[in-house]
Amino acid sequence: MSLKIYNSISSQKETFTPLVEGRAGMYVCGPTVYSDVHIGNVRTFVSFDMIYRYLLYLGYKVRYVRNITDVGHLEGDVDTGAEDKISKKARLEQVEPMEVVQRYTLGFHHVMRLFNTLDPSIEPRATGHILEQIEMVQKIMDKGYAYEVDGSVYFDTVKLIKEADVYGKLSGRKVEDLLVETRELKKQNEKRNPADFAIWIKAEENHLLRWNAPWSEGFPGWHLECSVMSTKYLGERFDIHGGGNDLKFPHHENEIAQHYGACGNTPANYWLHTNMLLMNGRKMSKSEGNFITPEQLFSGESEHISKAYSPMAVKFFFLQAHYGSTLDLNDASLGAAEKGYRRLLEAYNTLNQLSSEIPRSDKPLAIEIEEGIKAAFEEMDDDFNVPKSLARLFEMCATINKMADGQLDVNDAGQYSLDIAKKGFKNLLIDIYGLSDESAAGTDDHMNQLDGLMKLVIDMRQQARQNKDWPTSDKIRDTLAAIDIELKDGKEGTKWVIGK
RNA sequence: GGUCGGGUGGCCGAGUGGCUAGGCUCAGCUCUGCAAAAGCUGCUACAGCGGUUCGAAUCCGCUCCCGACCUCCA
Repeated sequence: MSLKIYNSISSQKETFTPLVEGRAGMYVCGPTVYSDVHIGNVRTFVSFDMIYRYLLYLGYKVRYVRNITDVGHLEGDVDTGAEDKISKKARLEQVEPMEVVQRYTLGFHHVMRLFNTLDPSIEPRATGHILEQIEMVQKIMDKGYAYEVDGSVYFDTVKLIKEADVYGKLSGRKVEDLLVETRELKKQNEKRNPADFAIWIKAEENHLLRWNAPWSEGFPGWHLECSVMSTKYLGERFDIHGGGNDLKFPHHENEIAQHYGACGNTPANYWLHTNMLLMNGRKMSKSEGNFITPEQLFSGESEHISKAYSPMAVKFFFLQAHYGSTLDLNDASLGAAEKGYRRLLEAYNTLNQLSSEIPRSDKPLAIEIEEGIKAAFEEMDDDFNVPKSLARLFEMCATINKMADGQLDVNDAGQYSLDIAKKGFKNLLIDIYGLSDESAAGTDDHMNQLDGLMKLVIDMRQQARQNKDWPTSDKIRDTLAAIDIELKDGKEGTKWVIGK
């Protein structure tokens, strides 16, 4: 079976065929670092992290580029005096724009690390590529797809629409509508047509971020940095371009336009878009109070949740829905995900304890295990369907627990299928989904010491239980529970696990 | 208003023509000093109304509702 990807530009699942065999280039629109990272934003990057990891698992040599936008992203309406987001924040807080950039870039990285995502191969910044952006503007002008008005340069969308059938494809926009748009032209408007957009903007007197360019002292338009950096690091044509659904228009559509204007072709073969994270069925909105930050999720300090959730529980919650679907974040669902995640993780740990005296079995149990794992991987090939893949693993949890309980005979499974299961769980859970066992945090030395200590405590409790000294045995259990160590009595003795 | 995507059991969430998704919750049972854990069993849904079909959650039409985008947004 081969990997199939839902391509936004064709609205169809397509077999993934990289431009260069064995290699994959992926560009994902990163955050604009003007404030703390949005939890919805995190979902998008967790999704692409999973996609990156799966491509790596499949053996592709992947170059994963995710940018940091630190200039050019405007707030408000360009025509009526918009302000750069970074600039505005810097002005409000009376700091250097680069201080704003530094603070929120570090914050973003910190949250990404908590969610156990891999770093991209390259994480370029817009301000580090001003020269290239100026060059691209020039290139677009040379090809006749842009015009200058009083120091600002605009992309001639109308010309592109007339000459090439590339604009509007991604967002499903009808170009006729764009051409006849009757939006009122506001004062100061320099564009020939409302569909045109700025690629170089002349800086006003008080604008903090500015660079010298042939047209004016100014700054690049939003959209441009992605075109420049994707082209620079992945080439004029590359495999995958990703981002949030809300970037389809105008951001990605304009990227395609610029890229065509400069290079004469469209940039990416496959466009992937993640869907929005909702909260309590509605769009997250700061102004409406329908909002929660990653920190609040981890601390539990929010009116929207009843308790704290660990980063992995939240990540698991994300993974239970397909990246292309909207997902509703709420307290009950987070709680359900947390429990499910723990159960899965415990089954994984249980699995790793299992072994068989039979090297290889051909009994139904062995076949069931081998096919279950195979199915879990096949779901991944179907447009990274993690929810279905997880469902296959959950189905195996019961089998694992029964083997551990002696209700099923491990020798009917045989070592070979057990090894396949162990490897499969490890590959999926740890390598591909990017989950980590938070209870296993700490150094190996500490874990060994803790483990020895727990063996002693469990042994003492066992003694008390044999003596029917219930107060003592319950005190041990309850005291441990109070510090989040749970004891689980089973047929094979008592196990312990850290967690609430 | 325009464009696109959705409405699935108590909750979340997969699923595009026939076969049990899965998780959580809940109930009963087994195990157990009690509890938890673990296991077993049960809970059969697809917004509404028409239509196509031997057969539809899945295709078509209409209605209602929700979300996203429409140059701030992952």
